Amino acid sequence: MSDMEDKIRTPRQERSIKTKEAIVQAAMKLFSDKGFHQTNTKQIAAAAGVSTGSFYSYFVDKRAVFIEVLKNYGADLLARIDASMSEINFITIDRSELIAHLVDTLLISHEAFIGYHRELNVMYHSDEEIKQLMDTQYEAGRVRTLKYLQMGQDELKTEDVEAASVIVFESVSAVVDVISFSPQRIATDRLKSELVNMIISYLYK
Amino acid sequence: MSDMEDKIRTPRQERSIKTKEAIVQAAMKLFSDKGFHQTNTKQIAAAAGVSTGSFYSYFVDKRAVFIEVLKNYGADLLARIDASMSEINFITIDRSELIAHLVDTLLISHEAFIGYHRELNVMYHSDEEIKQLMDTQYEAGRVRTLKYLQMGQDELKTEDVEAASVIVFESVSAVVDVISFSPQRIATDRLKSELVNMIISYLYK
Amino acid sequence: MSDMEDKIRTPRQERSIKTKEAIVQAAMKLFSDKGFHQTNTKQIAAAAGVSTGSFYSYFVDKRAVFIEVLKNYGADLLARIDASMSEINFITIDRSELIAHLVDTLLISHEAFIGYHRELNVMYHSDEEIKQLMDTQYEAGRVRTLKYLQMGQDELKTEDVEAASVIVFESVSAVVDVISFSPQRIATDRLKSELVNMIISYLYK
Amino acid sequence: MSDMEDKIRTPRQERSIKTKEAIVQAAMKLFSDKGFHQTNTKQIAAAAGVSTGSFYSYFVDKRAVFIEVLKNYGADLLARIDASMSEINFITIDRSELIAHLVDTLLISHEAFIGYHRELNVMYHSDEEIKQLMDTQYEAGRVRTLKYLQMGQDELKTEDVEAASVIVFESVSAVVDVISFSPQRIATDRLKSELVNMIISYLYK
DNA sequence: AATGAATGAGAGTTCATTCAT
DNA sequence: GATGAATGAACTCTCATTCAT
Repeated sequence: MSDMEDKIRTPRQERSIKTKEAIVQAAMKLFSDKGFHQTNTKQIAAAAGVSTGSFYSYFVDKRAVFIEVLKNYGADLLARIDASMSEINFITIDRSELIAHLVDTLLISHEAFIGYHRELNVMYHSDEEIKQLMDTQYEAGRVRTLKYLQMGQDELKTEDVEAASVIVFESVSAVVDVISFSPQRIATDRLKSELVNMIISYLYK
Repeated sequence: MSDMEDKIRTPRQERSIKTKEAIVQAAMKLFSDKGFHQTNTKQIAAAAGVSTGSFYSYFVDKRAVFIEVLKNYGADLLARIDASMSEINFITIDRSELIAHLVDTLLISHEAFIGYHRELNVMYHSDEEIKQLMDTQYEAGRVRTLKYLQMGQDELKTEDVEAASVIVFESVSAVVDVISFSPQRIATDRLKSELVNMIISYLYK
Repeated sequence: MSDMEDKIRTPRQERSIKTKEAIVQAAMKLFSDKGFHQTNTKQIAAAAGVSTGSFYSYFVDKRAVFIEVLKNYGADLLARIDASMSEINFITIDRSELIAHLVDTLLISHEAFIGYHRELNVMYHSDEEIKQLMDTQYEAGRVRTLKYLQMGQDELKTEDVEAASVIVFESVSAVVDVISFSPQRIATDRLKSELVNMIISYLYK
Repeated sequence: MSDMEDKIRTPRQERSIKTKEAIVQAAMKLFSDKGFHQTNTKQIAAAAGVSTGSFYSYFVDKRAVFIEVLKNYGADLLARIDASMSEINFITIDRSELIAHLVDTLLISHEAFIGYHRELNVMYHSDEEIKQLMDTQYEAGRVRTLKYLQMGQDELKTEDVEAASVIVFESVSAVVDVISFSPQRIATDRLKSELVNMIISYLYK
């Protein structure tokens, strides 16, 4: 611990906490806009309104902010899903509404992090720590998704719920990606509607 | 045009064509193994058995090889799908087999390019030319997918076939990604089986 | 003077004196362990239990502590030699014992400052003030050495005592260095014994 | 090997060999004038008349040039000693002349590398590879010194020749250091003369 | 045409020193 | 007086690209 504190500041003062937060926010925005490799530490520092030196007081290196941002994002996503779930009245809601609700939740998350996602696959394969962090987060997301789906009144058709949760989670994520990124020739509503149809006909009855 | 020919050689001689091909192949392998940013021109040249100088006789810059590789890959993917389609006897095949066949086709393509895909999203958003090229290729893929699906004997349930083709194409791609990349806790067969189920219940009857 | 007191505190209060002493001690240890360039001010301050800000209340810069440490070390070395000399009964001691005693004295000093010595040559040549300080200290050491030697009952052979004191001082220092630093293949006793022989056959009879 | 050649150029062309040599020469001069830590790679490159990029084509890092310089210096020193020995007619030379000759040889070497020596102790203790290289070179020097001394017609007094060679080598080196570096208050001739006296009275008869 | 040595802008990172609290 | 957060010049090292041979 003393070894780490020699180099990296653990914020205690309020000013310090604000600075760290500013760096994370700036990094999140820049990574999102331009990607990890296209963003340099000087830019992050400048965007956060601090010096390069300060940047390195709070993070060992650029990769460390990336991980921090990733954790923030993961926590945020789960929180959104949880909030979304708690809003629902599971007695009265019908299954289309339920799925549409899930899609909307993920869509909002995506919109908040447009472009950040791009880096994930690249980093995922070139960094063991990031890989593990993402696997953990993915798993958490998948499990939530599963629980979410099971909350509908209807029985699930499939016998392999575990595989099903992967399929649904991936499909929703992929379509949400398309909606978020591409300058659509096809309207969002049409895509969302078909996606909901697909999931419902797959899962229920 | 003479301006361009001053710098970049348009290969006409056989040896020249072979050299260019060697560079593209080497680049494809390296991009696939390590990613675009992690591969440098010296490595590409060395892997292709030419000098860095020669590399720049055939390509204006590193980005240019990436585009060439991308075109190759796109053409290759379409060729595979076409080959796959022509293998099928559409009279006798049933719809599960049809979808399973599609998934297998895409899976083989993915396996051939593991890791190369990772870069696509990043490059997509940071380069307009690449974006357009990819959009074109995506569109071609989607249209083939659509035709493919329509070749089953059954009627499609949906009325919005265009949107449907996007949904199906994305879902299949995403699940194929998971199968290709992740050290699976869930067996490939289970995922494939559920994916096929989902698409069939969505599309037909 | 008021100009200087504005920035650098001349400790008068007891606590203040203790703080300054703590910084010097911490610096001495760190310089000794890792060298001047490998030690940073944050580490010195931390080791002394003060903030970096306080460090700069007591010393204009890093170089200033080095000088202070150097002075401490010089004074300490002379004190040791003096103590060593006063222990001796010059009537009864024989010349081998005398020289062996000198070597032991310097050896103990060296051991106390292993590694600190390393920096001296480097700093010596890159800083005029340090150079002069060290020259003064060297001269003091040489003069003590000379007096020391002359205290034996025998006459010195040489007519150039001044040059002789340099030769002896340097030889002893160099061999003491070897003994202190190198993971010896040759036992300390053998080296010490030969060193004493050399000096005796050179100086006396 | 291919791993290394990917990054570090092994000079084959004449131009390349010249460049590497220029870098080594420039580094030797700068290290000698200002010390290792006070010299930066940009300065070395500039002094060698090349770009920083070229510097890093020939050496992995600054430390690598230091090692190269060290090897050059060691080889050079041995060559000088060998040349010096072969000049001597061991039948007619007397022992003072022999020792004086040795001192002169080392003195010339030192003068060629004024200041470079300063760094050796620092580097010695902070880098295992350099430590071992220097130990090897030291050993070679000591063995030559020993042989050199044994070439006089007289018998050596001491029975521990191995320890003796260390003592003599160190004493000569230390005094040669003083002569080379310090702005002498005591004339070189006087120091040399006393040094020769000391060694002779120690070794012979 | 081909080679590979050379270039240099730019990236990541460190640390002596200052200054707001 | 003390604190430790902030600064930014300086340093090491990389790599896409050019150019002499």
